[in-house]
Amino acid sequence: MNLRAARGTRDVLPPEVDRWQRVESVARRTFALYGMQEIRTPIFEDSKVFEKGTGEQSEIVQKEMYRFTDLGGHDLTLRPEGTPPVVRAYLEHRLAEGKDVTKLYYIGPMFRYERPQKGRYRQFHQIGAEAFGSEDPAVDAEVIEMAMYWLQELGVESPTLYINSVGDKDDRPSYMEKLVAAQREHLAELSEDSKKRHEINPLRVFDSKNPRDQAVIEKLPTIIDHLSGGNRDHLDRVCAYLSDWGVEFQLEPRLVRGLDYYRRTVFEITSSALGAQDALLGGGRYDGLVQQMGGKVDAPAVGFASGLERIVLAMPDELPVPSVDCFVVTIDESVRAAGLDVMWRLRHSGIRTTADYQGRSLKAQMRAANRSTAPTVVIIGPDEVASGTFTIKRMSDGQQVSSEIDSLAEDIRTLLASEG
RNA sequence: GUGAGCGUAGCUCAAUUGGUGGAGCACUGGGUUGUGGUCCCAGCGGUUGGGGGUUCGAGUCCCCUCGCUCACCCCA
Repeated sequence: MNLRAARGTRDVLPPEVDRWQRVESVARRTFALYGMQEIRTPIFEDSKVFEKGTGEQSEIVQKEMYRFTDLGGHDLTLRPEGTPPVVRAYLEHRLAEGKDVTKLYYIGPMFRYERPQKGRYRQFHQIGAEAFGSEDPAVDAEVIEMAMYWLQELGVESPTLYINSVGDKDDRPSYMEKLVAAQREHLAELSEDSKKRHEINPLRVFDSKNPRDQAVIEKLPTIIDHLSGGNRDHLDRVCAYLSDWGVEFQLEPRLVRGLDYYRRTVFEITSSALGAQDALLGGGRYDGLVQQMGGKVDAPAVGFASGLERIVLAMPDELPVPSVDCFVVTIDESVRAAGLDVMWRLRHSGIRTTADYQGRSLKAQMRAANRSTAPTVVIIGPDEVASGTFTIKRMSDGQQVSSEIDSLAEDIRTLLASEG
């Protein structure tokens, strides 16, 4: 086998693709209930979009981007995440005008150069949602509740929702001083990775899975205990709304997110069905990002992104559904044209129809019909063509009925409907 | 980027201490007239991921390389 899908990419083949389509269609239907509209942004952007948006110091921009120069000398990047492009489009097209909140969602591939792993690919797919223009905790809660409702509609098994607040300019600087000081006391006990985190982004020490670090992490001050009055109140109200709406969650003081732009509310939904990459969905509030990306005034915003590969992994198995309703078989070459005519008629009557095109024996065609899982077969031979009456066979029980050419579609529908 | 495990037919897996690479499933044809699934018979199918080395002889041992998987890391 010579040609293969590139490392970290994969093909989604027919049995599985049904699940993907379901995730997407349920998302569209659910998000619409919250007044969300779809936005489609380009797969690649000027690299500055991510340098300014994701953050020049972030791991993603530093080492994970598919970044290239095109033939015209432009510095471009395959999008590693969805939020910066949406913010760019929000500003470029002045989507805020005339609106209180602007609610957008996106679906599509993202690209990060990482070592592939269970639930982690170099081309992966996200569904994300963003609400711009309000800092009302009701909007935070609404976005979170929408995500949970969506996963519930998909039947995702026991998702766990974690919530925290990472503060903002009012309380973050003073907290960071305390955190850095506390980390410095235990620096020798920290892993090499965490020492680096301590230098670059001290908050992310909380993310370490290293057992050695855990002991230190236990002793570090948490930001939730150092929130300003306003930010504490904001978090409490988010939680209160969620409780009102029956959403179960856990307050996780050590939850921090990898992206630097989060302010105040952060959240994550995990599934035990996943393994090490257990985050199905993550997000939070990112007040300040709009201005950082060039907005004349800031628009507060909150949103999330979810990993489709991971959601599909966490969904329960389903029985495959037939992809066609009817399979047309022809006895011999003399009735081939009649078979094609019947197929054309059925399709234009809304019956999903296919056939075996190799001119094989009747037995072989029936085998193909059986394999196709088509619930019905129309059998066409010289007798049928002469009389204009065709035989419909129901595969589940072998029952056969005769049908005139003009009532074929209807009779097939009747047979399908009467099937348990 | 770091570490570990694994690469044999389309799929799941066998192959004594190095000694002629097999099975099940799938696929194709047949089991007498124009009918699938179960059953029976037959058939197709592999440079054992690739390259080099050791050996009379390598799927098996050694080295390199590519890929897959899992974890670290990163994060959806």
